[in-house]
Amino acid sequence: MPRRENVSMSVIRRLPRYYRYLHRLKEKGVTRISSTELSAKLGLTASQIRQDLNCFGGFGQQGYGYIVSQLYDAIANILGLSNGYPTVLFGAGNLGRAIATHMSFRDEGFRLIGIFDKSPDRIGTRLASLPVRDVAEAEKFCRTERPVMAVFCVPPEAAAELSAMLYGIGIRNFWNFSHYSISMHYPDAVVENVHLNDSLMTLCYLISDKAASAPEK
Amino acid sequence: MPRRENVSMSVIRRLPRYYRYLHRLKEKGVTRISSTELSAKLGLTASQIRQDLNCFGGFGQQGYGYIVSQLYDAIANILGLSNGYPTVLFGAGNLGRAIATHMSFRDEGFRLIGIFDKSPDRIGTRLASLPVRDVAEAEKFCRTERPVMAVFCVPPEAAAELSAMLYGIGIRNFWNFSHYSISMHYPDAVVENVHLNDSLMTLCYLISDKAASAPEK
DNA sequence: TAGATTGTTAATCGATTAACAATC
DNA sequence: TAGATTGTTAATCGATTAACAATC
Repeated sequence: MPRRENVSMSVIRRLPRYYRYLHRLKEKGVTRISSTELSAKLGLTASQIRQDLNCFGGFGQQGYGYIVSQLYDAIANILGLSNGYPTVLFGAGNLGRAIATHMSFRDEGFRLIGIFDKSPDRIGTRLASLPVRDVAEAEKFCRTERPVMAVFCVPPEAAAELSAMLYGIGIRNFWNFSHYSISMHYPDAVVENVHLNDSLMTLCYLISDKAASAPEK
Repeated sequence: MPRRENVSMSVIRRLPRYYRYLHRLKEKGVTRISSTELSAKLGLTASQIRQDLNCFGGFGQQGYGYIVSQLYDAIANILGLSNGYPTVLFGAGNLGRAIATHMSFRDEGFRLIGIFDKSPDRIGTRLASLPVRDVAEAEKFCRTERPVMAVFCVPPEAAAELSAMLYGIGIRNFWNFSHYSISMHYPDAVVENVHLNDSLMTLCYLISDKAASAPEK
């Protein structure tokens, strides 16, 4: 994998889309695809796709295009999906349960090894083939099991406490569903935020705006 | 609300963050804030914040700053949060349940009026003070209740079917957690996608990339 | 009035698109 | 060889940052 110097977030966020689409193509038995075909299917420009891929190396063949399975594997490799980073999840409420069961962490580069909650009702139950543990045991567990990433499906106050503890024992990567701003407090942490409320408000804006700009009828 | 012509998505996606932070300030009893203070707290530049807000009008006062409650209300108004758009949700699995219970749709511009699932185990149960209905009744329900937005917490095949049906009866707005590409099939639909798998893969890239660029030790 | 901070214009930076030479 | 399509450079477009005049 040559090149790859400060690739922009815009490019990185498109990689999973390429990856998903190539997966479908593979399933359909398509072996070869050109940037033009890809662009039509994904609603991007061919130029952009070639530009994006060339951040990481030349995966195509002039006059021919890209070999689907080869490009698919290359992107999996770029994303690091075979790493299986050991992961702990905090919060076994509705969202935590959805994340734990819905996500096949394994296919996306992670391996769920521990789930924690503070509620006695939940502690001891099983979820995604794992026991839900008392969050009080989390520090001890993490010191021995050494997870690399933590998922936060907890309220902001809990996220504040937990990130302090986890940062303290060396965890630097977070998938954050809470509204606590981890990156603000730990600038060297790698944080991927998912703010569902923000997403919903954005949609509300778009709907309201459309209604405002198309007033008649 | 003056101005507002083709405001960019980058600006729109920052509005909920401003809104959330202003909410916290209000709670803390802060009445006044300058763009410089705001920028420090949010990790943006003061310039950007002023630029963003001025897409919608002049909410500040020279030499003074912004009145917290006034700006808060203005943003709520810009986002259209008081619209209470009637909304239906499809899929009462783990994710659907999380969305239905976790989200206070009301605070974010929507009003959940119907939940649908195809599984007999789930039909008839209650969720977020609503009965889970048979998806077979969805069309009839929507024809009479006229929801404005639909949430998809279903697999892609179901999303394909449902979007055809819903588009057919006039629904044009979607909060899409599935990997079915609504906008590709219905270009005039307003779609907010949430792709959790993509988010996770992006995080995997960032972790792998960090590891690669800081090799020693 | 003096100090502060906005609103807004101009400069910079980065990302996307277009074009085309290289080459399979 | 001719046709096709990449890799890559150059041109355009848009978003962010800087600067400063307006004004509270």
